[in-house]
Amino acid sequence: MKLESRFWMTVDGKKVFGKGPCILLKNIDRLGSLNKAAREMNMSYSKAWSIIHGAERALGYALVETKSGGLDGGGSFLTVEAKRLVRAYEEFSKEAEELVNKLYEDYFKDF
Amino acid sequence: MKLESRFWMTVDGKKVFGKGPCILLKNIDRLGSLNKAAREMNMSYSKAWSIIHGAERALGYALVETKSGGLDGGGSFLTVEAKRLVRAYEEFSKEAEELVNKLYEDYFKDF
DNA sequence: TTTCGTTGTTCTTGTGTTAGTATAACGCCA
DNA sequence: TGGCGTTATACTAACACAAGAACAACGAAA
Repeated sequence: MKLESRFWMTVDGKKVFGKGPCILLKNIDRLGSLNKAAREMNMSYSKAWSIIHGAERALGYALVETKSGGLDGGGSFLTVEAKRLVRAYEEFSKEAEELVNKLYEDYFKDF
Repeated sequence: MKLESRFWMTVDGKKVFGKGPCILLKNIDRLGSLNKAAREMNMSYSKAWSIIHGAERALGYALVETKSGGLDGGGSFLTVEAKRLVRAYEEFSKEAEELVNKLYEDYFKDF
């Protein structure tokens, strides 16, 4: 029996940012392309696109800069705000998970 | 911008118990009836039933005792194991939420 | 000017989940 | 015995969500 946890940010009840968008952003950063990131994650392009732009609308600022055209077709790149957000969320959720897992051990050690 | 968190227990990846089943069990305990609890939560009886029995199957022990027939039609009542589980989960998740919210303030105070 | 792989956008299709319905069994009481 | 409000279970309809297709725009290079 194992604990799993999830953390996400909301603005008046609406989901704004969480694990899924965070992973997607990291993959976009690594691959330089929303298309490639979506394919690697077995996610449709349109789904990936709507995740990113839904988060942008909710947050009120851009997470990716895009470029279309050119030899390589273009690509997507994280804004500095997105990089900061990803870093903060990752560090936070890592530590939160550890904390919560310790607490779980305390409360459920004799279950 | 507010943090929301969710915690649930799993057995080899499968969800076993979490917030939803916990609330449902509390309502069953309070109302003495799965039917009444489901109606109060705007949930179909069949959905409520499958939540409870799915959790029982995954956990390997009974969470509710049921009685059908009689003047009042019967009802559902929590087993001692269910009461213990609900209490542990509630205390755990309350403290976990507080901890995680404090941590969130630290990491996101200047966002 | 053509080719290419992106982004951006809309629409249709399929799938999985949930609600809702139907039906039987139960047991106390009038 | 008949009525009632439960539990228990199966089946069907409706809805939400995701996949995927389709198509235009873009811009660098051949």
